Amino acid sequence: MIEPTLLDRLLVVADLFARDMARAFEGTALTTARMTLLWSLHHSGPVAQHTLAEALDVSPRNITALVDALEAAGYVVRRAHPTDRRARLVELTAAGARLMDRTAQEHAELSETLLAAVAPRDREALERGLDAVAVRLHELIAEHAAAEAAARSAS
Amino acid sequence: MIEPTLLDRLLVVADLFARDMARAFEGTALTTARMTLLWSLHHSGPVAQHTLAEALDVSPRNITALVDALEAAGYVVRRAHPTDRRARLVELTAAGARLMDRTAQEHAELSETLLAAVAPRDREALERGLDAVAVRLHELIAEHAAAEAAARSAS
DNA sequence: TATTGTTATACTCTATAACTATA
DNA sequence: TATAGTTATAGAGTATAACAATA
Repeated sequence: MIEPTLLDRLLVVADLFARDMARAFEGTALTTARMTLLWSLHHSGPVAQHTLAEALDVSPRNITALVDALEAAGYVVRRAHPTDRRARLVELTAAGARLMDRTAQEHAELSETLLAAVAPRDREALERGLDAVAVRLHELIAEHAAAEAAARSAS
Repeated sequence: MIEPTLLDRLLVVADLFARDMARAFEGTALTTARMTLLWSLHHSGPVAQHTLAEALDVSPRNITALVDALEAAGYVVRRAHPTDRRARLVELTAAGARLMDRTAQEHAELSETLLAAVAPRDREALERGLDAVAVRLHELIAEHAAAEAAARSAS
C-alpha cells in the first residue's frame, strides 16, 4: 500500500463532504447548489440576483433557475428592488430563515465533531495548514486565469 | 471578521479543488466525472463496467454514458470480456494511458507545491489531522446510511 | 432467476446568446 | 449604451425503470 500524498488526503476529504451533503438532501427539494445559494443569502441578507451570481461565481441564468426552484419550495421570495426597477431582491422566507438557522447549528456541530476527532496537539497545525493550502490554491488559480487571459489576448 | 471553523476551512479547500479541476478541462472532451473514471481505470487496469459503477458509486447507466464519451474521445475502448459474454471490459487506449501518466505527474507536482506552502513543523500534523477527519466522516456517513436503512425497513 | 449493459425518460447544474425593461 | 433578469437552447451528470442477452 502506497502512502497517500497530501493531495490524495485533501481530495478524499473533499469527496466525502460532497457525498455527505448530497445524501443529506435526498428526497427534499434541496440540492447542494440550492443550499449554497441559501447559505449565501443567510450571510448577506436580501440581495439582487446579479449579486448572487457574482457571489456564487455562476451565470445570471443559473441564478434564475435556482431561485425559481427555491421560490417554488417556499424558501425564498423575490421582491421589488427599492431603487432599481430592473433588479429583483431575493430574500429568505420565514421557512427559509428557520432552515438556515438549523443548518448553521448542524454546521457548527459537525465542525465540533470533526475537530474532536483530531488529536488536540494537531488541531492548530491542521487549521494553519489548511489556510496555507487555501492561500496557495488561490494563487495557482489566479495564475492560471492570468495565463489564459494572456493567451486569449494574444490570439 | 469571525474566525472560520475547521469545517469552514475544509469546505473552502474542497471548493477550490473542484473549481481548479473543472477549469483545467475547459475546452477539452474531459470533465471531472470522466477524469475520475480514467483515474480509476489507471489504477485498476481493464475492468467491466459494473466494477466501475461500484468503484465510482454511480449507476451502471451513468457508466455507459461516461464510457461512450471517453470512447468517442479516444481515451478508452470496450473489449469483449474473456469469460462473461454479457460484460464488456473497459481499458485505456495508448492516448488514454499517456494522458493518465501526465495526470499522475501533475498530481504529484501539485501535491509537492501544496506541501511546500505548509510550514514544515505543521506538515505531519496536517496529514494526521486530515486522516482523522476522513475516518470520522466515513463513520458518520456509515451511521446515516444505517439509520436510513433501519427507517426504510421499519416502514 | 439473477446479472450486465443498454435504451427510454426525467431532473438538475451549468453555459452562451438573444431579448425586454430599465438605468 | 450598459445592466438586470428572462426565455431559448444545449451539454453534462445523475437517477430509475424496462428490456435483451447471457449466466
